[in-house]
Amino acid sequence: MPELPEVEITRRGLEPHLTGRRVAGVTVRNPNLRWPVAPELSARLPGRLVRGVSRRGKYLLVDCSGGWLILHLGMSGSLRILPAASPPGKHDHFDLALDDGTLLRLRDPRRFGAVLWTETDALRHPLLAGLGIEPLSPEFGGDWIYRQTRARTASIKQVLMDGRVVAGVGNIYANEALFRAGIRPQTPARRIGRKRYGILADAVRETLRLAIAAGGSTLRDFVGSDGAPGYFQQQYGVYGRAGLPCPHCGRPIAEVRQGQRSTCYCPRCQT
DNA sequence: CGCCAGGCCTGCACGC
DNA sequence: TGCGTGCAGGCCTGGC
Repeated sequence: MPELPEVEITRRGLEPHLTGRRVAGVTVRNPNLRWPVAPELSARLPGRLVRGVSRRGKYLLVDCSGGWLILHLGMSGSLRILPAASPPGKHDHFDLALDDGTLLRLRDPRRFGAVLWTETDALRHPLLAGLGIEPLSPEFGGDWIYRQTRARTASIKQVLMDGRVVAGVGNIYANEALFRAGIRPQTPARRIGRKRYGILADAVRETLRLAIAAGGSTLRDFVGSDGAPGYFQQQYGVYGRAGLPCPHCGRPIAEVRQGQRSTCYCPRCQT
């Protein structure tokens, strides 16, 4: 579930609880996530000062003074701050105990998420090194996407979802941004010009900004670090709305598949 | 029961 | 031959 807005909501919620604290302990209840949780975590983390929490794409980076805890929420993960000794549920696979007695807890029913540890620069980790531009950074704009897409035969939606090009945009927000921009998702990326890419870049930024402001999207299991759901799904224009009227023109929203993912769009407003 | 779901790495096939 | 590119499979559980 979690795309960039949900990860950013999580980051903002965690930061004040983690920054300046020391790690008191680590509990791994089920190490079988996307990659096995490294056993050395339990030895390497306790005692470290948490300096801050940042985000790269959909990855959360916890700066642990000489090492980085890299967290990914996969499809169904969520992170919460809880009181000491909170009883774990069935899918609560990982806890970080802090020196004030609180817990950072990962819940992830599908276990597509990840808990990684590195003692070199987190941004050089193999999983992060190849990530594309941050869509909320000042460098991201129409010109940038235009230059990136000249040799791409893939559709614009698949390019938006390609983390090596743009980091953090997943299926929901790719659908929504293309609707906002009035661009048909199947359009070959190389056939879109500079001007339309300017509109698309603005649409991506605005879609992400609005989603963050709404606390992200809660479709089934996402909650923020305080347990609160997001409400952006109430503002969806097309995602999950196949057959329902387009909010602009009233015509039915269409659904197709692209790269084994569902694409929703308005055949009239998106050309 | 089958199918679907917010991610994304890996391996393979293809064309230049 | 090598590289960029583009597919499909796989990892899991839960809900309809």
